[in-house]
Amino acid sequence: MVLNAAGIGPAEEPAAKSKKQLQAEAAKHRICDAVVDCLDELGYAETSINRVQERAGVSRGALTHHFPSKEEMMVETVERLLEPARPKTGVSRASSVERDLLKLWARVVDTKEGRALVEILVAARTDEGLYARIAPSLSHYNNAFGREVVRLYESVDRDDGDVATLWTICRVFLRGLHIQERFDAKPGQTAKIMKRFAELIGPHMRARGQQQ
Amino acid sequence: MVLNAAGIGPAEEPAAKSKKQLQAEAAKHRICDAVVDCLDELGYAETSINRVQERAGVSRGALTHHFPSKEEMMVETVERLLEPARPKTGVSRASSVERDLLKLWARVVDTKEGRALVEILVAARTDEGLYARIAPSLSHYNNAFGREVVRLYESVDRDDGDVATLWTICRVFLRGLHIQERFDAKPGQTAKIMKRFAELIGPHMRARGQQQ
DNA sequence: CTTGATACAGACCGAACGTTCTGTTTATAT
DNA sequence: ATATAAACAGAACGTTCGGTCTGTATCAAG
Repeated sequence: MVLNAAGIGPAEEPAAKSKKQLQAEAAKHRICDAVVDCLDELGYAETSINRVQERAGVSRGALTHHFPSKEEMMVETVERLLEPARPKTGVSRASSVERDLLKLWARVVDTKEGRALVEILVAARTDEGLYARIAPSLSHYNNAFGREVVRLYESVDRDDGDVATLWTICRVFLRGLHIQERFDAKPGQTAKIMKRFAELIGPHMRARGQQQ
Repeated sequence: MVLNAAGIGPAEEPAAKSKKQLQAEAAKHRICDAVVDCLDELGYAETSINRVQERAGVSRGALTHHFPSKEEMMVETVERLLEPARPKTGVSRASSVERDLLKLWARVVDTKEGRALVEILVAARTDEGLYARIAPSLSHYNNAFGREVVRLYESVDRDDGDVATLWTICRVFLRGLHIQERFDAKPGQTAKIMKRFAELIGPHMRARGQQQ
C-alpha cells in the first residue's frame, strides 16, 4: 500500500501499472530493503542516507527523488514492515498457544524485519516527527492484530478482552526478549526463557473450536 | 533494597580524596547525568558530544579530558547506572510479588535512568565496540540480580532456578513494556497490561518466610 | 620555589551528515 | 511528433559530527 505523498489521491486500482510506475516501485522496494538491512546490522544511529544508498545500489539522486527526506524513507519502511501481507501473526488454527508463540518469535520478531522495526520504534520514542508519522500505521496494525487474535483464540476463564490483553503481553515480552537476546551469555538461554513464558501464558487461552 | 552486599568488594577506602580528585569526580558526575538526560529526551542517535557538553555546562576541553571518546563516556554512564548503590531491585521482604513488580516498574524501569539504559542496550546490539565494553558490567549486574531474587523469593512449585528464570522474564517484559508505553493510545493501558502480567506470574512465587 | 601533573578552555580538523540544486534521460500523454 | 513530467544522476550546500591539538590555570609533591 503506497502512501500518496501528493496528498489527495483516489483509490489506486491494482491494474494498469505503467512501465515508469513499476520502475519506481522496484527502486523504492530496493531502497526500503536496504533500510531494513542497515537497521538490523548497523542500528538506527548508523543508518545514514549514504549507507542506504550504497547498500541499495542506487544513485543519490534516485534516493532523494523517491524519498525527499530521511523521515519519509523511515515512514515508508515502517509501512512496508507492517503491511497486511507481511507481518504474519504466527497464529494458526488448530494449534497450541505455546507453539504459536514460538512461531511468532522465530518467524516474525527474531528476523531482520523484526529487529529493524524495533530500531525504528525506539528511535520514534524520542523523535516527535517520526512518531507522529508512524503512529497511525502502528495503531492500525495493533488493532488488526487484536482482532485476529480474538478471532482465533478464546479465554479459558475470562472474556475476549483478556485474550487481547494476553497477546499484547506476549508481544511486549517478545520485544523485550529481542533486546535481552544479545546479552545472554549462554546460548539456549533465550529458548529456555521463551519456553517458560509460553508455559506461563499458555493455560490461559485456547484456540477456538478446540475443547480444552 | 540495595544490591550491594554480596558483591566483590573493590575495597575502596572513602578517605584521602584530594581537592583535584573531588573536582574531577564532580565533573564526571555532571557529565554522566547529562548523558542520561540526553538519552532519555533525545535518544541515542541524537545524543552528541556537543549536546552533552552543553547540557552538563562544561567546556569541550573538560569533557574530552575526562572522556577521550564518546564510547568511553557511554561506558562510564552505564557503569554508573548499574552501580550497586543505584539500581534498586524494587523487591523487599514481606511483600507480594505483584506489588514488587509494580514497584520495579515505577521506581527502576520507568525512569529516565531506565530509559537511558535501554537506549544504550539497543545501541550496543549493533555496536560491537560498545557491546564488548559494557557486557561485563551487565553480566555482573544480572548475576547480582539473580542472586538477590533467589535470596528473597522461593518457587511455589519448582526449584530456585525457576525463580531466577521467572524474574528474568519479568525484566524482559518490563523492557518491552518500556517501548510499548509510548505507542499505547489510551492512558492507563500500560497499567492494565502491567497488572495482568503481575497476576500471571505472581502465583508462581512467594517471598521466603511467608506461608502461602 | 620549582616542577610536574592534572583540570580545564577553546580553536581547529577532516569526514560525514541530510538537503538542495542543476542537469540528463526516458516514458507516456496529446 | 512534440510536450511534459517523472526517473534518475551527481555536484554542491552549510551544518554537525567525533577527535585532536595547543594553551592556561591550579594544585600537590619534592
